[in-house]
Amino acid sequence: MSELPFKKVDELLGGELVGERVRTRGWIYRTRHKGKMVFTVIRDSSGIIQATLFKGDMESEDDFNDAKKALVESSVEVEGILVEEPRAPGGYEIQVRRFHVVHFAEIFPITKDQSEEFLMDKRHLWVRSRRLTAIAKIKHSLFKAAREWFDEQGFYEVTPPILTGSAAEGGATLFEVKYFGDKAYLSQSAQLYLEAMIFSLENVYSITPSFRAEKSRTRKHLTEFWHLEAEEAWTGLEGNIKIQEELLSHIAHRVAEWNRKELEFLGRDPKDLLKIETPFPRYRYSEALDNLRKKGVELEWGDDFGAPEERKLTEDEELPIFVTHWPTEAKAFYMRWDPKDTRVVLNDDMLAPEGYGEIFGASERETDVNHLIERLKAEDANIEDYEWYLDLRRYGSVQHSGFGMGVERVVAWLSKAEHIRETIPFPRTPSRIRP
RNA sequence: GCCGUCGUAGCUCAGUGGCUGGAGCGGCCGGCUGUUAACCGGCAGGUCGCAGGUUCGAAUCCUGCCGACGGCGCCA
Repeated sequence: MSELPFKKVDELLGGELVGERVRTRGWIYRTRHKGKMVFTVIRDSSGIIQATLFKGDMESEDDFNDAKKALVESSVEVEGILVEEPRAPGGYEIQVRRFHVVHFAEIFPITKDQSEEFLMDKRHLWVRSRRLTAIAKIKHSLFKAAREWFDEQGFYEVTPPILTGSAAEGGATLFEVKYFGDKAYLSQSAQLYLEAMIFSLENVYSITPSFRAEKSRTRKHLTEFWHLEAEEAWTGLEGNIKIQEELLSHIAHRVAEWNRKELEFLGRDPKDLLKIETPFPRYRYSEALDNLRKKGVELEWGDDFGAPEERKLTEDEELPIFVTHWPTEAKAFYMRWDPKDTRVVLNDDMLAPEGYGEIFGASERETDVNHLIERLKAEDANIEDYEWYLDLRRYGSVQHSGFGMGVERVVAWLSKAEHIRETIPFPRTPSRIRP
């Protein structure tokens, strides 16, 4: 092998190096041989390119024999002339002169036909697939775009704890862990801690894993998911809604811009994402009930929406929608009562288009310590566990609001994924903790 | 927590009471200078999920268990 610098596959596919001797490295994605020729498709993090070997053109016969023997997923370095070749996938190929097998792979277990169960058992290998790779790149862009947007808006990224001493919302869905002689829980939400941080930094956000011990078997649930949460001082429901829609619109536009190739591979038209412009449609909960009634779905005031109702509400929408002002009894204790109508709280859920479900949950927070105590008592909560939180309303309480975004659900929508587990490399579900 | 489906070769499946349990893919050997999930010839590969029962005889019927998948509810 020469000392030529290694080029990434996408640089080769750019076409500027046609006619030159080039060198690249990666893993064998496909291979087949035909007499004195070998066709291999090389995969690296940037894409795939065909490398074609004619025995007579090779500078080493051993290289040719190695290429013939090397199975799918062997790691290789190849060197040859880059040519334009309409018969090759992608339109370019390397006519190989030298072929070095870094490691001869054993028989790769993942072949043409696979069941969901088998792919989950081999997840550590399946993450190499083009589909999961494309989705992983979109997730990366989501984080990058979100941080970019928050930074422009003057938010501080903070680091709330994952191990917590008591339940934040609904004790039944907490994972319990041993904590020396005591018990601790894996965080379900950073919200209460973010609320504490606004009194110094005013506008804060965090990106953390959240854990829910719910035995939910659906295409939009994980027991461990990534949670993007923000909390804003001096902000009411209206300001909070604007932050949510602008953030999501920014993310959608950036993904359309940065991940054109991946979106097309996944069957998502980038134009769908460029259309995500603010403001998003808003419906009060009671209006949403009326809309459902027009579509033939009868719900009682106070009922929560199930998956079929969410689908009905979003089926004619190109944009995500907000449903605001939900019945108090359906929602958490920290949500502020609407002063104009105490049957409802100042909150919103944002529903993604195409039935991807609830992607944001948000509210203005209750600022009055006595109201909070009243609501906690109504839920039979242990007030002592919340004393620290109640303190936040005793020392300079101010109007504030915040939201949580389910990162994987947004990625699922952006990527047109079939199932949320495609959006996280090692999904945790009630029946899956390994690999 | 509830409803449903499925466990047979490394993978995807056929076989549903009777002779030695099959195919395709993948692998190995051989052939082939333009393959695209190549093709042609040959070879190897099995605890029929586990346990018990019915029967002259069970992959096949029954019971229990285990595992997985799909959906509902709950949520982001």
